[in-house]
Amino acid sequence: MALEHAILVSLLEQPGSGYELARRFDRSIGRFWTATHQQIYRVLRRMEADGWISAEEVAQDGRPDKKVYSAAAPGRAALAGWLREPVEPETVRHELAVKIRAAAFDDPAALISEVERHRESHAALLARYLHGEQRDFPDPGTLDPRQQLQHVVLRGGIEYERMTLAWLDDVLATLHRLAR
Amino acid sequence: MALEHAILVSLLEQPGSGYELARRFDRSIGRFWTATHQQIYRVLRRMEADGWISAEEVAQDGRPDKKVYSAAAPGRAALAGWLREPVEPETVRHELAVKIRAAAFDDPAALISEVERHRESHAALLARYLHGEQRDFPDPGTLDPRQQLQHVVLRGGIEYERMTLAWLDDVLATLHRLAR
DNA sequence: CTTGCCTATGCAACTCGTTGCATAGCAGGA
DNA sequence: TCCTGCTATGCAACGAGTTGCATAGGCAAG
Repeated sequence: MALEHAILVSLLEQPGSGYELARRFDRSIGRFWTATHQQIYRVLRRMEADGWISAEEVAQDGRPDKKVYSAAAPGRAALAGWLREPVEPETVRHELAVKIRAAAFDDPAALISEVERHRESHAALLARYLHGEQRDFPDPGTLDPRQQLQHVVLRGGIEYERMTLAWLDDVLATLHRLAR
Repeated sequence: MALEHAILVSLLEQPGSGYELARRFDRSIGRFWTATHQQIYRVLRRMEADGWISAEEVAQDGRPDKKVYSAAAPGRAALAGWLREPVEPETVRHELAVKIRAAAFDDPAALISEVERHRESHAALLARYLHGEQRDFPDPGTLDPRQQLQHVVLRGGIEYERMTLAWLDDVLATLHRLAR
């Protein structure tokens, strides 16, 4: 399980409450690791019990109190240990690929609008990534190690979206050919 | 949930037993949808109860009997309905990306061998895909619709592996730079 | 002033997915 | 001969992940 580790990384980059973490998972981190607020709260409680993170109650005015978590030494140690473990192969779940093969037993044209929706959302995401790259890494020559690592992960996202767009165009061309 | 649909597609392409399906999921289909034999048997029983598939006992000599399943009309209808539903956004779980960001809080060099292992397995997979493409689609001009759709999914896998290899090289270059 | 949304946390119930184990006959190699 | 491994299915238990709902104050728009 790596949700704990993803949370640790996020807390090391910046301490925060469960709610804030949930929003980070919706945004940046969520592009390579998703989690709902339920999962996050549950795991935070477990990690606090295990001493991986420490919490501080913060009163806010006009809002409910929040518990701000930070990574503690045992958490850092656990993360370092995990880094050295061999990784499990990523389990891919590509629903669209299943649908494309399913289209052979139905009307391929029925998939076209679906694929176009995907294409649009990937194009929007690519634009967001490129914008974020311009904003956060305008001068790639002067980055500290943490930023260099964040940047290389972002480049992965960018290349993934570019490749996906090209592939979806290929898929659309195939579907249009079959629809004729 | 799409495991049911992935199984339906597989059974439409070729009827088979739970065990055979499990092996298909280990091989071709498993690259975009994974499942263990336990999941498969459980879902098969449910789908049979729902009338989506029908089973036939087949005696074999020298081996245990097997139940060969085929997709039934209600299953095909369910698949067609699913095809027309808007897709849920794919939930990505990219453990290596988490590790790369985690490396900022530990020794980046500790990740190098891990990334190299990944690189090798992606290179091997790409080789397998390319070999499969040569074998199954030697003449792309003369394919029936089903093969065209299988081929476009395979092309997606090939492009994904190529992009991933290039990105992992980028990651390795970054890690080596930081290790100095 | 009411409706709906945002912050912030949580319970309960459920489904999905994994792991370990069991059975049971047959084939092949050390 | 014993051990390993393959075919074929399944139970039991657990852990991961989702969904629906609840609370509770504040803010902004209609």
